[in-house]
Amino acid sequence: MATVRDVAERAGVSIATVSFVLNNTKPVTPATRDRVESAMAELGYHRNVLARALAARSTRIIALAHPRLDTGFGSEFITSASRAARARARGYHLVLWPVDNDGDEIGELVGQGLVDGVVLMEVLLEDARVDALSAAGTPFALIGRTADPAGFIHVDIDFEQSIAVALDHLQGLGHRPTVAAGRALRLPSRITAVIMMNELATFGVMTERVVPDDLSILYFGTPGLAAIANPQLTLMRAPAAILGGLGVDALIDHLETPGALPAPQLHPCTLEPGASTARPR
Amino acid sequence: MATVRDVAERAGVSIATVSFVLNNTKPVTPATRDRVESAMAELGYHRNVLARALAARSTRIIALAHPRLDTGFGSEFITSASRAARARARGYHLVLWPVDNDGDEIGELVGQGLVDGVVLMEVLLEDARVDALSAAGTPFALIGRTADPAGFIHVDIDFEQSIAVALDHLQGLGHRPTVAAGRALRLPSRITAVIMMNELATFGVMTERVVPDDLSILYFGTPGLAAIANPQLTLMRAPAAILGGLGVDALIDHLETPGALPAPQLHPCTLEPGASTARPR
DNA sequence: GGGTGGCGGTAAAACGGTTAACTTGGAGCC
DNA sequence: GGCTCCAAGTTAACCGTTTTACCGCCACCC
Repeated sequence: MATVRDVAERAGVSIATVSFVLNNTKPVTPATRDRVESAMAELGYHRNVLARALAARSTRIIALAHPRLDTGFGSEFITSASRAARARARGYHLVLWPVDNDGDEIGELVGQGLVDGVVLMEVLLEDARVDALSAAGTPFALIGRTADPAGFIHVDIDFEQSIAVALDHLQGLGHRPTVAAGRALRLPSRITAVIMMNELATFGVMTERVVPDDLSILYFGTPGLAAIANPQLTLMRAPAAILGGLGVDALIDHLETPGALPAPQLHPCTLEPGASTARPR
Repeated sequence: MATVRDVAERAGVSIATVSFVLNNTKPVTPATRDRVESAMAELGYHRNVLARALAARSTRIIALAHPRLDTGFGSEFITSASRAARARARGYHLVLWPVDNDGDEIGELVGQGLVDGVVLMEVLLEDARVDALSAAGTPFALIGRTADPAGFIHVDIDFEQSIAVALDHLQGLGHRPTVAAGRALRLPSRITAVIMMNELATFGVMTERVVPDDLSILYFGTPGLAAIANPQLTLMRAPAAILGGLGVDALIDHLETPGALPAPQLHPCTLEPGASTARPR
């Protein structure tokens, strides 16, 4: 495989010059640039990203770290996140990295110097992974929030607007707002509709009441459960790929201008009507 | 971040010695090894994989390259493939890399020296990606076969055994074997059961005949279509993750002992009964 | 006509490891 | 006691880039 040295020799310049045209990092006369570029073309030169990364202290690889057990992240996810962030155009590669929830594994990952930054999915209020990343000094962005997100780059669902849309939908059907049920074990029978945010609890409620005749359910989250439930759930879909894209985008911004702390971004869920919401009886 | 130099200094040895204990590549007295290891522990040393890869000409990363459009490969896939191949135990990392079917993108990928080898999914009879890999001199393994697979490391479905199982299933229901229908546009009405290997054609047949009353269908492939079809298709499931694991395994064997060409491995599909096969009328 | 200031280019030192070739000290043997 | 041999360590070159000094040259200006 051809190296800068080969290219330099063929073009009759020094290897530094080759590097300058490669990275557009210092002015070069059009004539010289031409000679270098044709030398590269003739030799089929590809720059060795390892050597580049080692010398420049940057791999231009961003890891999308997601919990091992979560199967919601596949190649489609990474593709759309990458597209949303225009990552390729900005010169970054995205890789999907399943990590355990304790901080160990992620600490190891970034300790090796393989990635420039990490986008952390499914962030918990108290999150060992966040601590590990902070300790390692690796740039990172959060999808979601810790208990105290100030000072961290993060993007999240716009709960306020999403709830408003959800309420609109239910009120449009004729339901009336009331005080939130919170952790109540048993749903009072006068309740005609609920907004659920937890898979298990949703299953529980569905075995207890007839949906949607007796109770309307509007489910907040990823489509996994919603699709297989019977009746199919009306869903406020969490915009996972979009949030991934926003996170990557913010992280890259931060990498390019180290001082900056991009402002948190909020993105609403989208309503996908199913068969679990209907007019109250 | 600590480097070998820091470790060497703290342990009072040369950096070469540190490298030897790191890689088990030359004998070291237990006492020295101890000193080095505790120095590493005290400094929280992680070896920089970039530098290692550059110097050793090996990244120990294997790319699982799959077609862009195929959504069947997600993080679950990579996890099970990795487990099947015991890749981690053997010191390799697997990454999922979506590439276009022309050879360009894959050529670029390997030209950069980022991966030690490639496992190519969904191989076609004539495959530009195979040509690109051969030309680049990168070690690779195929899941599937090209028209002439001799000389390539490859693993595939055990069609012979799978077909035998499929026939057994159908004959058990009372169907009788006959000459294969091949490319016939319209299925003779005396045919009571078919084995299908193509999504589109399967859809076609299902609109033409009543399944399974009038015609039994046994579908060979991935569960994508089979799951959503109505009635749910009886499926010979292609063991994608297992094949991935076998491919990775064979590739690693080859990487470790460059001369060797691991023998092709065949793995049968598994029968998953659905509602599309029944006794003939 | 002698500073001065760009500009286009080069030489060489990193980056953090691996590894071939060479040293050293002590045991084994006649 | 001198010779060989081996095992444990060290030195230094190298992997393929980036990047910081530095250098020579020419135009410009007073």
